Amino acid sequence: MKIGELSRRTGVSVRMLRYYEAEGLLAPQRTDSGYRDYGQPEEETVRRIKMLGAAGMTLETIQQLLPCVRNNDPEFTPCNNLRRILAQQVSLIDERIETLSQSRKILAGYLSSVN
Amino acid sequence: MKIGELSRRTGVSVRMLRYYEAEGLLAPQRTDSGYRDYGQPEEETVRRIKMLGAAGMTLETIQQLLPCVRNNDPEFTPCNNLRRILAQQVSLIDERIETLSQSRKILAGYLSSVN
DNA sequence: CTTGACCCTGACAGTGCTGTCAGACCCTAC
DNA sequence: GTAGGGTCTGACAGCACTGTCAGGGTCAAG
Repeated sequence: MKIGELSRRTGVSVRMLRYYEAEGLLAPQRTDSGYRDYGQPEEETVRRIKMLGAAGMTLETIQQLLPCVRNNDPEFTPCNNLRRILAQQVSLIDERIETLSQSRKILAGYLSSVN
Repeated sequence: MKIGELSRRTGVSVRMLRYYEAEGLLAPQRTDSGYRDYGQPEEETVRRIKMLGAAGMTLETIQQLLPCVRNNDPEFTPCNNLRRILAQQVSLIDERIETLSQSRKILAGYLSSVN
């Protein structure tokens, strides 16, 4: 399918689909006239990218993870890092939550002092 | 005092002190030769900016808040918005925390599925 | 009067996307 | 064969800072 259709099906903008490719997350075939030609696997990849992105991951991080998630066997050889990266992301999120909670406390303090 | 000293005393980089000014948060006097000349009030303002910034607020938001915090009477007339802005910021933070928690859940799910 | 530390302005870079526009080609249908 | 819609690449813009560099004044001390 062409880029417009994939965009419609996944809800990811055409712009971002091209960006994914530029960042090495996607490598669709090309038609003779140079149009990007996506298949089912690509569509699934896009959906996975969406999920991981929704989890707050950077495209760069997602790229590291993709080869692991792409097939359904997470134990696949090149994925020794999978657990490590995921765990790292979780603690990164924990850090951010901690910072925000701190901020919240400060603001709430201001707020109550204004009565 | 000159900008270098203020920077040393507050821990805010010279670059950022100039940026604060460009954004209208600070308006130091100038010496005849054009040097910025900060006084005690400015130093305190910078400390307040730091605090609010640490609470995750945008400089733009801080600017709205500054005239209220500048003096010690939070009930001062032009500050009807103070409570509103603060409350707004708090709920904004709550939103962000919520999103992150969601992300955390997704990632933790992945993580446990890898066993 | 020169040196060295400090200050000035203006501008470019980088982050991590995301939109938008320009100029040009492709394709289908009428 | 031409109109309309889709696609291509490349580039600029914006967010909210933050660092750094260039080119050029200022000032106090020796």
